[in-house]
Amino acid sequence: MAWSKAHKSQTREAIVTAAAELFTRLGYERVGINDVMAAAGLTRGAFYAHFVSKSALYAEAISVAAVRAKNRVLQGASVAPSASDIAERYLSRERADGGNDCCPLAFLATDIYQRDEQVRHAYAHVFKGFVRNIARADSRDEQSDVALQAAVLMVGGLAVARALTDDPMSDRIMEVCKQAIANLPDH
Amino acid sequence: MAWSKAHKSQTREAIVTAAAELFTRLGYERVGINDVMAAAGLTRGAFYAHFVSKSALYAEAISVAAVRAKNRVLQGASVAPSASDIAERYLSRERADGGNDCCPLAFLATDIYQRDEQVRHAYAHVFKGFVRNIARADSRDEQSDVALQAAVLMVGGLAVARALTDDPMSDRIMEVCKQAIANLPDH
DNA sequence: GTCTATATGCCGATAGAC
DNA sequence: GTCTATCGGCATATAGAC
Repeated sequence: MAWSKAHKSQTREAIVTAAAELFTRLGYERVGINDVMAAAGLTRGAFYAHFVSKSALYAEAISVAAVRAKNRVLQGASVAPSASDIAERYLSRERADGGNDCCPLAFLATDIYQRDEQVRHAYAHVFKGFVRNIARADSRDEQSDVALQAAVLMVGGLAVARALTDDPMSDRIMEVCKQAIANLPDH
Repeated sequence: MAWSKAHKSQTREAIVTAAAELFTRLGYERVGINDVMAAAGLTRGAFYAHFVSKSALYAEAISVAAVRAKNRVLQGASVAPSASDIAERYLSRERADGGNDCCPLAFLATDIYQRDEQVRHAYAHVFKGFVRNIARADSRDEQSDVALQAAVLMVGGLAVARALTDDPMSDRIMEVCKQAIANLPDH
């Protein structure tokens, strides 16, 4: 039935969306299947009608979280933002403290190594898309070293700033990372 | 008794050393008290004679792991290494894959936000020491923006390189981060 | 497809013998 | 101080009613 199929895919989407927010904000191990399903308005038992394992959900959630984070960063930005424009929006206190649509690249970085190949592949795919967007923002080659350096300064800067979130140095880190990106060659 | 005191502090040190290696390599949640005690040649029950909680051990382990990682990075380096010399040793495939004495700054970064104040404070303290050492290596002011940028490029670069460890881009990331550090102002 | 109930196992932390 | 045994809780995953 068409109706039933639509309903199932809608439910599935609600689960992934809830997972994207929870995993990114709290990390893989601190979020149970119960938490995800409750956030989606369901109970534990229904989970395995949609996903074969928690890990499979994680891989999908990383991709969805990345799309949501990208939309949030670019929301209200100029039509053709530069890499520095992106950094200005990406490296912000609001993002470091972690609202609902946070960047999985920065918030899950050190967790990925511990996961299975599917999850690591999803993370790598998202990272490459991030680098590509930065390269395009400055009309660079997609393999540009500078875009890669800017990506590390954004992801690393946000990750460290979040870890030091209750310390005055946290804001300074984000500021000097923006400067470093602005000072990269060919500007 | 002196003998008993010496024995206790020796045992305690063995626990912290084992914890430093295990936590840094596998993360906080993937390591149980059982694992730490077994690695130290003891059993679960003895743990609480030395520490009030797993979290308290974690805070101490982060500091010890940092000292061990520092010794490992500087081992065989020149007497007065520059920041670029440090980066050259810090950003290496061997380190990204994670031997026994890995850098807790890079490997635990995204986990710290989830922990209690004691743990976050230990991480912040280690990070500040790292920045100070980089600043001194290039005879800079300890509050130098450049030292902070170099620190983020090292920690962020290694963290991302490890996450992408089975991808060809992983090595490139470490190389371009070394270049970015070498190209920072005032060289 | 979703529910409740449960199998199975690991965790941090504690109690008490030695 | 270290051991064995255990408490209480929560995890992933599964079974079966509806």
